[in-house]
Amino acid sequence: MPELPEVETSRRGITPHIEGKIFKNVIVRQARLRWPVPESLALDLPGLRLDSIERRGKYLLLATAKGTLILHLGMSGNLRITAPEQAAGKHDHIDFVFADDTVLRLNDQRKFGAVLWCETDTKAHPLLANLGPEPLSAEFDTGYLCRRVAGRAVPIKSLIMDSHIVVGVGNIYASEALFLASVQPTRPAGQLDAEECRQLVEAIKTVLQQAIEQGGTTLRDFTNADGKPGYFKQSLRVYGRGGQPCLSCAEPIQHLKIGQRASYYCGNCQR
DNA sequence: AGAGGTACCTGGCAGC
DNA sequence: TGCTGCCAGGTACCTC
Repeated sequence: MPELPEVETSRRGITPHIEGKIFKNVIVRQARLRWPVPESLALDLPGLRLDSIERRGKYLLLATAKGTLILHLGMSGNLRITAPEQAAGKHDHIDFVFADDTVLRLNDQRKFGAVLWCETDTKAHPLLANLGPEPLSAEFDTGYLCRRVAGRAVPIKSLIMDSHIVVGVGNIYASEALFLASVQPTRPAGQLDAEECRQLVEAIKTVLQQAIEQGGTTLRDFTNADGKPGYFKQSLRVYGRGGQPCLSCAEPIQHLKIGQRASYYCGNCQR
């Protein structure tokens, strides 16, 4: 489900409901997520104040004075604000209950998500230490991408989806950004010239920013903290439109696999 | 170091 | 109706 815009939408949705509140308890119904949910959570969290909710790539960082809760939503994860009297449904794996009985509930059908506890500097955490820059930051610019594509033979789509290059660009927005930049997803990354890198950087920023503004993309089941879907789906230009006419030139949109992931592009508009 | 494939898990859908 | 196979928004980890 969630790429950067969906995670950011979740972050913005849950923050006003829980920031500054005190953890009361944690209910773990399913500890077998991507990695086992630490058993110590039930001991560590109660009594701690949730100081801030930050995002790094697709990770959410819930900071307290004693440590940081690291959340990842995987492919199908979802966070909702609810109340204890709302019975947990299928795949509602974890409840974080606050002192005022606000509940932050993690639902994750496919269990690719993660809940971890980090008592040291999160920047040094193995999952976070080697991540690439934030796509919406100034650090992610033409010069940076030019340096990272140099000598690389992988398809450009695979490269921009690599979180060690740049975080947050998932399968939907990779196809969309490449369309905006008029670059074919199959192109070996090292073949892009500086102008193409510039256009791609700009396209990634544009697509992600627009998706955030529209509350993310809901294909099947993504909802924000209030249970509402995102509205970016209607803005998708190529993703999921295989065989349909390109919105720019009316040629049929191509559909193929790149690195085992569904990819969509216009063979006429993208070079 | 880079490239490519596999694994984790559940459920919806197409095709037979 | 029921079975099989394929597909899905992510990414760590393995081998070559």
